[in-house]
Amino acid sequence: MVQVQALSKGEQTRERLLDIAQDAVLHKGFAGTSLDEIICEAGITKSGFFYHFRDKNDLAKALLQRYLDNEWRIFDDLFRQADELSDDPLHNYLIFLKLFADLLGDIPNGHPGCLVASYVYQDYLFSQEVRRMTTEGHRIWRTRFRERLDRIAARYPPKIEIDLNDMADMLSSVADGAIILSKSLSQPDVLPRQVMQYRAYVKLVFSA
Amino acid sequence: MVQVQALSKGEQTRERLLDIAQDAVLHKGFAGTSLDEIICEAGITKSGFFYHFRDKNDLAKALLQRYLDNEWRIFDDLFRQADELSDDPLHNYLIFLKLFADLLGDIPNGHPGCLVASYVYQDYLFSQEVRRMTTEGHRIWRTRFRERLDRIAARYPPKIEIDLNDMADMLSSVADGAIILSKSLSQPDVLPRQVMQYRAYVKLVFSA
DNA sequence: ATAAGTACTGTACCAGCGGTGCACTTCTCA
DNA sequence: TGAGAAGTGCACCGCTGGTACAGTACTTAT
Repeated sequence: MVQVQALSKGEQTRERLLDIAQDAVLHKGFAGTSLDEIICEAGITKSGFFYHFRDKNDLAKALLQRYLDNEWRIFDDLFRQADELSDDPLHNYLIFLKLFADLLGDIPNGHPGCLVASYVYQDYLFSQEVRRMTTEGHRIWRTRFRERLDRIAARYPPKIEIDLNDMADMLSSVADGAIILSKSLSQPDVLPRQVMQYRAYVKLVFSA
Repeated sequence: MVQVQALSKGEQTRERLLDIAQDAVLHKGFAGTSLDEIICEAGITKSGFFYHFRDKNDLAKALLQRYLDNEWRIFDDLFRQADELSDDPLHNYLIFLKLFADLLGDIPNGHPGCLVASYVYQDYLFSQEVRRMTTEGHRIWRTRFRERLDRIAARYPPKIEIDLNDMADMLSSVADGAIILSKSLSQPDVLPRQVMQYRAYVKLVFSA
């Protein structure tokens, strides 16, 4: 049995505050989310909140850090799974995209929203540090996907002239945009279907 | 010479208020945008503001309506231009996408942000009426693009099995997502380049 | 010339918000 | 059992959206 490090009481409260805050932020924006509603739902006092976070910007930062770490972990998992199923770079990537789409399709009420996208549309509210975190997040995703595409292109010459950075960015774009469309139309399946569209594009560009 | 209906003094002020508000909302979110800063920048008093808008939600609605109407007009223009240059549905669509990408690339400091996307990430702040407007906007775009794709598919059988609704949605997705990426990375050219990626996909699916 | 809108200004007021500071208490675990 | 972790309670601040209403300057039709 795997021994999971138990969370202390303080860490549990902190996580609960972050859960409640994230849900609220994704539906009302950061400025529209009041501390009062967070502490009310968490059953804690305002002083208790400030024991965990210096101020509201500190909450914003912790929220984003946790979100990025989690996304990170998910992509690592999926890539690892895909790599175990094939040695071919193209197949790896296509498997990864299928696993990703499946994962997104399995979220009960649809994807709750991308915190990074939400932050980008409220950039003036945040410190330079937080803004740099969103930028860095996107840059890292580009690099990770780009590495995979480089390996693919080395073995399968693309059928059309293409910039691999653009193709890497397209996954982020399609995902971020499809989350918005999914939420707006209340059609959770739009998101996984759009990822599969991107997959179809990759397949057409590299396959024989 | 075309006689353009001149704006009355009141309409001018209203437009200025909307311009200022939109810019602020796209950078701070709706709740994060204070009326005080809007009226201050517009050089008007609070009473003056409430002469033009019943309350803040009325401003939100007017802002979205104007944005949707404008997007609408732009797409109509581009489709009309494209239709004048060719009779073939595939060429029409490809020309439209190129014109669209060029237009986006010509925006001086990059696209300021999609108000619809911003609203979707703050849905709880708005009345049901405003929320329905964003949904309807996305539904209409899907239908418009879908019509074009139907005509294309009738003449050029797609190389792969594909759902044309998904392909129509993909343009919205890619555009919305690429705006976020552009803003986050401070690279305005990401947006037009992503539209061209979508164009390449369409071309691969339908071309010989 | 004047009367009737249009497009505002000025003032006063309200509850709720994010945020700060600090003294105090209760819980938890080594 | 004692020390630190994890809070509570309370007082206070300036800003925010919003309401109410009386007054005024500008424009235009008659």
